[in-house]
Amino acid sequence: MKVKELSIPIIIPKLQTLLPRIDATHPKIPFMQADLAKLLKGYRGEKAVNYYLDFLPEKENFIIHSLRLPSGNYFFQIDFLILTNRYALILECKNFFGTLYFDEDFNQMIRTANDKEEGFQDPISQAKWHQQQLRSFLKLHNITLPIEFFVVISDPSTIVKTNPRNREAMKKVVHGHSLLEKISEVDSRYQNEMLDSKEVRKLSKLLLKSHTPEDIDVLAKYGLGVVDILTGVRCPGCGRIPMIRQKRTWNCCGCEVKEKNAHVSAVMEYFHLFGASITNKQFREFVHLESDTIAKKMLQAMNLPFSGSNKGRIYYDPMKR
DNA sequence: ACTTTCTACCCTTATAGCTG
DNA sequence: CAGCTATAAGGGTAGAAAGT
Repeated sequence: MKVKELSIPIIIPKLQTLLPRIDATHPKIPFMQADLAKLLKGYRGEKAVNYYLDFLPEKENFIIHSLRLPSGNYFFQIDFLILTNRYALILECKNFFGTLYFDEDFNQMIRTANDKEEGFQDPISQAKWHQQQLRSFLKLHNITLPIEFFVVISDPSTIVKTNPRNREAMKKVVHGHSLLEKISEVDSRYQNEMLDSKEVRKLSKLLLKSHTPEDIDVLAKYGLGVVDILTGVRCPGCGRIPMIRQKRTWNCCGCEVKEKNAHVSAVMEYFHLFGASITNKQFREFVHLESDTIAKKMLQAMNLPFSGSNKGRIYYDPMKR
């Protein structure tokens, strides 16, 4: 059972919102594009892994995607957590291409691709770290449950190599297509029921409640300020910014697209860029609208959650409430 | 042709955020 | 800290535009 479904990491739509709204010559653009490409690749990998998880028996497995839990003053994020009444299984998804070499002597992973060698933090020790943190989380809530983990390589063409002495890597690093087989191996190894079905459900609820989604300020991340952002409504047809409002519709100066409600997505974009709230004035500035009354009517028509009255009115992102 | 929706006004009220 | 000011909402109206 999917307790928390696969969903796109919020940073992806945020970057997709940000990129078209900064000057094409901005020096940060290549970094953002590279980050976006990496994130999309990662998400595709998780999708691929998610596909296999659909084949697990519905009733016995509670699957949680992208779980971010507190650990002291910090957080740790697990790509997939599979919860059963006998054990918990962490899946650490990796989307590397090329040839991967797991070096247990230095806790390092070396990737060779396009005649280039690159070192990365060893995903096994990363997964172990998550295992340890989850262990203390469970301990904190007086729950005893063994925790297993796999490092899942989603790209089937990625070659995994290791020293034959490195039995751990051979056991723990798996390709997506052999994941189910590996899971059933683990499953048969754990026979003792640690929790009854009610307790498993309770634990999954506890985990979901403790899940704290990361709220990334994309502007801060790339050292951008309000001045770097191109404001205005974006044309849903050609992407051109800004659209001009005349005769009760938003008109694009590039293509001939007319869209009455183009400001709605602009508000969502505003939330992505500047945080989850907007005022009448911020809205007017962002969509290039003079009239506060029209702005008021538009914002009211969107039925956004709000706080305050009169001058103190603040509208909120419905996704965050 | 008739109805609905939207814009551009109006005035009043509440209050956030200054200013001294 | 009180008093002031600018701002945004509430609520209304007329007329234009759009929808049927």
